[in-house]
Amino acid sequence: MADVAERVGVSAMTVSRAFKTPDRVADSLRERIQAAARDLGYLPNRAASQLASARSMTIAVLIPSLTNTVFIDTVAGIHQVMHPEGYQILIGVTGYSGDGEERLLETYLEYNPDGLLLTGLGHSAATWTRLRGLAIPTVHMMELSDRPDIYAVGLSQIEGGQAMTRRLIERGYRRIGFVAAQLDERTIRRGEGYRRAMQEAGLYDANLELLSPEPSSIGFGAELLDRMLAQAPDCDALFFCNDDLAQGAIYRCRRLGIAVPDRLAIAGFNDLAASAWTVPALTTVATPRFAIGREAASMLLSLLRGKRPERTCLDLGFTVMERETTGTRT
Amino acid sequence: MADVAERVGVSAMTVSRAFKTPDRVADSLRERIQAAARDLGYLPNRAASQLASARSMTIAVLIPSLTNTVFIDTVAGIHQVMHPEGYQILIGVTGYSGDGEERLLETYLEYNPDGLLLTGLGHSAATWTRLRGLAIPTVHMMELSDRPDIYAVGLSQIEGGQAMTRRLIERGYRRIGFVAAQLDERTIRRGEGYRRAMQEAGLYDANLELLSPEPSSIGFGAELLDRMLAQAPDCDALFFCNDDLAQGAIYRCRRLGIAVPDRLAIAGFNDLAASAWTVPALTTVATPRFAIGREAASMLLSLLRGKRPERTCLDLGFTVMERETTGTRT
DNA sequence: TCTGGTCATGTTAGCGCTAATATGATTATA
DNA sequence: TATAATCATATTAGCGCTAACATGACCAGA
Repeated sequence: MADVAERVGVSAMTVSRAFKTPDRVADSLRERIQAAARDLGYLPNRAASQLASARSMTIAVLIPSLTNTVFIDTVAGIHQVMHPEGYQILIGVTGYSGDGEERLLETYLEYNPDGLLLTGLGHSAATWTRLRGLAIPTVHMMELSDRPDIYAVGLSQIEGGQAMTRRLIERGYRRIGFVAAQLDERTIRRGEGYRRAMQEAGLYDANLELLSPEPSSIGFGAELLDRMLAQAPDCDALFFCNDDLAQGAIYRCRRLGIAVPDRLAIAGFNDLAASAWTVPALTTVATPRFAIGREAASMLLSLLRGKRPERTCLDLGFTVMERETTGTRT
Repeated sequence: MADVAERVGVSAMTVSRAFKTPDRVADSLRERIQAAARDLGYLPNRAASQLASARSMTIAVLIPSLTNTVFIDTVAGIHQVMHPEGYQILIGVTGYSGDGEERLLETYLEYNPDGLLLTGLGHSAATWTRLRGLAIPTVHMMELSDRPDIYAVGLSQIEGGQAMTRRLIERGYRRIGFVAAQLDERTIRRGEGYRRAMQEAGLYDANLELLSPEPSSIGFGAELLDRMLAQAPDCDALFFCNDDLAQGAIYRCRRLGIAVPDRLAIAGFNDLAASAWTVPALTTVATPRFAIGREAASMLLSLLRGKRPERTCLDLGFTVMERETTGTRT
C-alpha cells in the first residue's frame, strides 16, 4: 500500500480510503490510485485490514454435514446473499455432534467472524453459554424459536411431520409407520409430529416406529424398508424422515414387487431434486432450504448493520407435496 | 494475550509459544498458561497471527458450483485432509465461468491463502498469467496435465468418455448418441472421448450428438431424451455426460414405456449415490471425487511443507460400472 | 472582509501477534 | 573448575492496515 501511495504521491491513508470508501476521495485522484494499484499488482491485505478495523467481513456457518444436500442448499442461499456484500463464509462441519459444534465454534471464533449462522437449536449447554457471552450476531437456521432473544429462520419440523401424517390419515391410511435414521434434532421433531398426529387420531402404535442412529442414505432406506416390513407387516404407509431413505424404499419396493402406493404408500421429507422424478414420484414435505439460507443471511446482514429485524423468528413454512407414492385408501 | 501473560507472570511471547509450539515451553508453565487462558476465555486472534507470521493457515478452493455434488464430494475430501492439519478452507464458486474464476482468484488472494486448489485446467489466460507470478503452491483438480510445472490430481476425462463408448460398442450398440449439457471443460472432453471411440469404430455420426449449454438437472435429462429421440429416432444407446441427465432419461423412458436397455441403453458419468439404486440401475463411469479431494489436499500439504511430491500429476483413474441400463445388443 | 462550515487529505498511533535475537540459567564436557 | 552447549524465557520491532483526529483549502453568507 505504501508503494502505491508513494507512486501516486499521497499518504497511505488516502489509498486505503480509495478502496474502502471511494466516495471520500476526489474522482481524479481515486482513478490515479486505482491505476497505480493495478500497475503494481497491489491487493489489499485482509488480515491487516481486519486487525486494524476489528471487522473481519467474515461469517462462520456451522452445518452438520457437507454431503447432505439439504445443508448445501442452505449454504448456497447464504452465499448468494453474503457474497455480493463482500462477506466471506467460513464453513464448519459438526458431523451432527454437539461436541463437534462446541469445538468448531471455538476454532471459528479465532477468526473473529462478524456473524454466526448455526444449524438448529439443539446446541450443547456449553455452546449456549458461550453464545450468550458473545457480542456476535447469531442466527439459527432450520427451526423455529419463541424466545425473543434468539434469531431464527426455518420451519416447524414438528408441524411438518404432523401435517404429512395427518394427510396420510385423511387419505385413509391407518397403519402408518415412521422410519428414521441419523436421529438428529430435526428428525426427532418430525417423529414427534408423526406421533402427535397418530395419537390425535387414535392410531398410535409404538411398533410402527423404526428409529436407527446410523447415517441416512438411499441404500440404508432400502434396508430399513425390509426391517420395517418384518417389524410391522401390516403397515399400509411408511413415512420416512427424509427423501434419501424414501427413495431407497421406492427402489426396494420395485425390486420386491411391492405395489406403491396400492400395497404400501411411501412419503418422505425435504423434496430433494430427484423426488419429483422418481417413478412413482415421491410424496414428500417440501422445505424451503435455499430460502432459509437467503433469509437467515439477510437477517444476519440487518443485525450486522445494527438494525433490529422486524421479527426475531421467521417461519418459512413447508408444503406437503402429494405425488404418486401415496394415493387414497378405500 | 497480554492479560494471560500478566496473569501467569510471563511474557506474551511465552504465551504465544505455549499455543503454537507447546514443546518449547516447560510443562508446568504451559499448563499454567493454558489454565489462565481458559479462565480468561482467551482465544488467539488469527488475523494478528497471520499478519505477524505471514502464514494464513488458509487455503482457497475454487469450484464451479456449490450444488453439483461432484464438487462437494471433492471439497469433503479436501476438508478431511486439511481440517486436522489446522488449515481453513475458503470456498469460492465460479459459476462455471472463466471470468468468474479470475475475479474470485483476485478476491481470495486478499486473504493470503497459503495454497490454492483449482478445478480443471481450463483457466483464462489472465488466470494462468497470475498463477505463474504467484509464489503460492497450487494444485489443479479433476483433470490431468503433462506439464511438469503444474500439479494436478484427477483423471482423464477423455479416456473416461472413450472407455464407456468403447464398452457400448463392444456390447453391440451401433447408433450410440452423446447427450451433454452445461458444456464445461470436463463435459467437452468426455464428448471428445466419445467421438474418438466412435470414429475408431467407424460409427461416428454428428447427428448422434446433442449438446446444450443449459445447466444439467434431472428434469433437463428428461427433456434431452425427448429431443434426442426426435433428432435420431434410430439410436440404440445414449451416453449422457453426467448421471443427473442419465437419471432423468431413465425416468422419462419409464414414463414413455421405452424399454431400458432393450429398446434403448443408457449410460451416465460420475456414479452419483442414486445411480446404483435406480431401477434399472445406471451404467456409468465412476469417478473418485472424494479421493481426488483428499489426494489434491495431500499434495498441496507436501508443497506447503516445502517437499516436492513424487509426481506432479496423479491419475486416480475411473471405473466403468456396467449395471442394468445397458446390456448386450444381439 | 471575516466567520464558520464543509470537504479532501495527512498524521499519529496502535490493532494482536510472532520472527529474530538477546539473556540468563542449567547442564555436559574436558 | 572453566568452557561450551543447550534450553527456557524475555525483549524488540514490525507485519499492513485503519480509527481518530488534525490540517488546510475552499466556499457561503453576513
